[in-house]
This record gives sequence, structure tokens and C-alpha cells, in this order.
Amino acid sequence: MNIEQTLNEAVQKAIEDLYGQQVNEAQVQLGQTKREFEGHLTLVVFPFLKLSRKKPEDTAVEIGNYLVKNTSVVEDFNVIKGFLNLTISSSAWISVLQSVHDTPRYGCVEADDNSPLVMIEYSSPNTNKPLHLGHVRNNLLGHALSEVMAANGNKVVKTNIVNDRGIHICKSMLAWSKYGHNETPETTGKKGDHLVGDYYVAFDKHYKAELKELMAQGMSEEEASAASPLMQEAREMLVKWENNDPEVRALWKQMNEWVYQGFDDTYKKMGVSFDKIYYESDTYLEGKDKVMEGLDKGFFFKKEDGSVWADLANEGLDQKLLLRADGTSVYMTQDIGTAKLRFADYPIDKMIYVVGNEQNYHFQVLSILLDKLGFSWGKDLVHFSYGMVELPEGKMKSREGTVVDADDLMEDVIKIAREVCTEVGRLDECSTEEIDEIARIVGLGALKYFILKVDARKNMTFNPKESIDFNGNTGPFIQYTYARIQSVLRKAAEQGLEIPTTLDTSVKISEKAQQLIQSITKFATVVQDAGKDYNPSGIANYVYELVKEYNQFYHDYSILKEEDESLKMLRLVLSLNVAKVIKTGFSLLGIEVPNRM
RNA sequence: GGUCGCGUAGCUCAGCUGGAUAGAGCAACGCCCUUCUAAGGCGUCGGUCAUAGGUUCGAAUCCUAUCGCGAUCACCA
Repeated sequence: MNIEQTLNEAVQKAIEDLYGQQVNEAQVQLGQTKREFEGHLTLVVFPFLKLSRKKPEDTAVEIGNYLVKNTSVVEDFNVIKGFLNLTISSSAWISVLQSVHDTPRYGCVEADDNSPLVMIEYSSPNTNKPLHLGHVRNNLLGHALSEVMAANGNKVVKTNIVNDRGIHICKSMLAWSKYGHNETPETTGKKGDHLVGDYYVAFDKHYKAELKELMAQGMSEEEASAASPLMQEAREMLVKWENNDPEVRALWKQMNEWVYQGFDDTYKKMGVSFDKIYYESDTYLEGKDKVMEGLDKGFFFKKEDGSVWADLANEGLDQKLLLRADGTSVYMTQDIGTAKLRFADYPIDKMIYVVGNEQNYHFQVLSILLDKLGFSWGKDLVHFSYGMVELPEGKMKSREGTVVDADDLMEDVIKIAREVCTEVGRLDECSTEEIDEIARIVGLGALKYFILKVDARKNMTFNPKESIDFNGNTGPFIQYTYARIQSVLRKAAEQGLEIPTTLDTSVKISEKAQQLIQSITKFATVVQDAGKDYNPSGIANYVYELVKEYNQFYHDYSILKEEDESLKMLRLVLSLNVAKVIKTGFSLLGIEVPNRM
């Protein structure tokens, strides 16, 4: 039990003894005391004035006296207006540090057999072009959220639905067969996804040229796009694909393999992974059965042309198409089909979709439809809806070539990290392999932290220059503090100091150290909140605050020069646990920490 | 036009289950390395929390309206 909980109960008891009234846990407002006042925790007494029938100050003094007398943790108090600032004893803080010290992954709860199963879908790429900055945000958030949910005692299954079919893939295929000269990743040395993406661009280039020519002959833009031979050919290819044409299928399989190989490299570098991958080519027909079932049960209706619709007027929404007149599926149908397969594979208790906020409406509808179709988790499915990533110049536009490629981006940050690490000169004795590894950790740390510190729901601006910054609220700043603590611990070990398992509670530690312990314990709450709100950014901002606070502590006290052995040990243990929380917090974000940098 | 989201310092962002004088970083200008990693610390400068009402002991936070920005409302995925 932490100090806040203990005090909360003590205050409830105090109110009962002093004023003879019952209050519940939520009515006791205990918060962290503001820096400019003395004390650690502050009780807001305004809510109790009706019970005490006294002035705020008098009520606060009464409760303060009661707590000092009746609890062992409250040492002193002061009152400012309706705020009762409580000072916790040094020994109580050391006991708290002891319990953190005893817990390996402090703040995290392991899942057991009875834990709910949470499935998280993220990434969900198309196979016609490489991953870009938007996917990076998706992947980082999805992976971080998976870690956060797991740390809150859930069984987590990470999944990816790959959109491997459709007209866009046919465009790449067509362009490759027309202009490709049998190029392969091996012959060109290009990553497979980039190679395929290049042909998608090539298609667009030739198609545009065609349009221009046709329009020069007097056609309108619409007429031209309808008459374009290239586009017609692409459509024909799609039909052939759907009819299982062996040649088209073989090409499709070949090119998708290239892309998967490329994606695997990117995922690996990014540090994300999946437990189960679904392919749309497998699931896109599955939804039909479910829709027909819903049609039979009267949830949906058929129009004269044979198309099937859901009427969501009762939910305040419009009608939504589920099957085209020709019986083929639309996006919504596919998501229903995927849901069906997933539920057959896993006993899902909660489904989380990590998908951009431009699809808010889609998931609102999907939730209703899945619920109607009898999926127990449909109603409460979570659309983890994140905002768009924009550049300082505005949105990314493929037409203007401003799309930021994921592979290039990662390579750039690692390269710059290597330059900076080498420049500083602390790694001179390290081998090139070690330096490469540190550069990788630091570079990716900068990128990941830059993206994850922002509230996922909001649109964000991605400034390439700032993303590789190493000062201020950045990943490397935090990693640096971690590395520095490791250095201190190494030096301590060299001096033959052994980290104690049991702490001396009689030591009088400084006010800053006490506040630092308080900040460490906040981590458990932060992890819980992140799981509740499905929002990892809270963890990033928390770790930053903790690190800043530790830096002040580090600056003010020389740990290894401290003469009082007990005090020295406490500071070492405190530093060790700060490092532990940094590492745990960063691991929830999918960011590594270096032992030196 | 309907629906949803967002608007906090010059810039990027915290803070939002209502709590004390609204916080960081970047940028600008100072100070601190014979001291465990200065990728650090300390300070100065910078605000009508979009606007107007409302709810109450108390509102950046909750409610309503207005303005601005964005997304979406496809037989695209």
C-alpha cells in the first residue's frame, strides 16, 4: 500500500471521528503539494466544510492535528487557506523506497490465467508502397499501447491486417510487367517494398501522361480517366485476380513477397512485432456470410438493385452499404469478416483498433454492426484514434514528394546520433560495434520519444530537425540520465560498494530525496492511467518530469563523496530505482536505454 | 449543410475525474565544469488558456453559444 492510500483512509477515519460523518475515498482529495509550499501531500478541505461547520482554516488545523497524532507517517502540517499541507516523515519515505526496491518491474502488473484477452490491431499497411511517417506513428502507438495493456495485467495479442489486394496493388503489378524489365530486389539491391512502391509511382506517372494526351484531344478529365487504357488494364487485372487467373496470381504473390520482406526489415528496425497477421485476401470474402446472416435476421435490408444496406437511423447515423449490387464486399464487410475470423481464433474480451482519426465514423458504425451481429466485444470495441502527422510546411503530399519514408527517417536519425555520440568523445574506447549499437538506441530513442510524447488523439507537427534534438524534452536527454546513473553504479561497484537489499529507515534524507521518492511511486498510477485512457503519452511526460527532478538531485549531491555510509547507500539505491523506473517506462514505450552514451 | 475533433508563451507541447500565483522544452540573453558523464544545472524574457455567457467557495479544465482550423458524411481501402 502506498502513502497516498494510507492517508486517504486515515482522513476518512479522521472525518468520522471528528465530525461523526462518513465520507468515501473519492471525496478525499489528496494531491501532490505544489513546489512553492512546504509539505508532500495536500488535502483540500473545502468539501468537508459542510460537515465540520467551521472555517476552512480551522477545519484544516483540526484534521492536521488528528493526523499527526493518529498516524505514523504524518510528521507535520501547515495550513494555507483551505489547503492542508502534510509533511511525511523521512522514515516513511524510506519504507516506500524499500518496497519499490523490492519490486523488479515496479508499476507493472503481470497477467494470469483469468486476465482478460485484449487484441490490438495496428500498422495495417497496404502492399503497394513502403511505410511512411504516418505508419510510424501508428506502429509506435500500437506497440506502446500493447506494452501498456500488458503492464496492466492483460493478455495481449498483437495483430496486423495487411491490405494485400485491390486496385492499388494491380497498379504496381501492371507497371512492373510493362516497364519492369524483370527487375527484382536482388538485381536492383532495393528493398522489396521500395521497389514495388516505385512501380506504383511509375503507374501514376504514365497514367497522368495518358490523361494529359487524351485531354489534349479534347476530352474532359472524367472522360479521359474512363478512356485511359492503363486504368482499364488495371481494372481488368483486378477482375483476373478475383477470378484466380494463375498468371496474375503468381505475379501478385511474387510482388507481395518482396513487400513483406521489406516490411519485416522495417518492423524489425522499428522494434515492433505481431503475434498474428491477417491478410485481406483471406478475409475479404468472409464478411459476406455474416452480412447474409444479418439480412436473414432482419438487421439489414436489400435494395431493388440487390445491394445490401444497414439502416442506422435509430443510432442517429445514415444508411451504410455492406454489399454491392454485384455481391462484392466493401471495406466494412471486410472488417466484419476479419472480426469473424479473429473471434474464431481467439476468445477476445476486448478489441482495440489503432487507426487514424479520419476513420472515426467507420468505427462508430463497425461497433454498432458487430454488436448487432452478436460479437460480445463489438459494443465496447476501442477505436484508438490518433491524429495526423503534419510537417512544418503542412500535410505530407505524395504528389509534391513530401512524404517522409520510414526507412530513410530511421536511417537519418541513427546517422545523426552516431555523429553526435562520436563528437562528444565519451565513447572513444568503445568498439565500432558498440558505437553502432548506442547510435541505434539513441537515434531511434529520439524519434520514438518525439512522436510518443504527444497526446495520441491530437494532430501533431513533425519537425525533422527537432526530432533529432538531444536537449530538453527529448528521448536522448532521458537516456543520458539513465546512462549517467549506470556510470555512477559502475564506479560504486569499482569501489567495492554493495547495494543493500534492506535500507536503514533511521537515516534522515533530504527534502529533495523525499520528493524524488514520491515521484518514483507516482509511476504505478501513471501506468494505470495510461491503460485506462489508452494513451501512452502520459508515460513519456512522466518520465521526463522524473528525470528533470533527478538531475537537480544529481547536481546538488555528490553521491560517491558522501561520507555518511548509510546516506550514500540510500542515494545509490534511490538512483538505481530512478534508473529502473526510466527503463521500465521506456520499455512500455518501446524505447531502449543505453548503459553508456 | 449534418456529425465528430481541436484552439494554452514567437514555435513544439504538458496540464483537463474542477483546486493555491497556468508549466516545460526550443528560440533569445546571462551565470555555473580542479567535483560521480556539462547531451547537465541555475536565472532573465515571454500568457486576455480563441471569444462571450453560464454552473460555484473556486473554471484552462464542466455546460451553452459564437468564431477559426481539421476530419468525415463514396458501390475507395
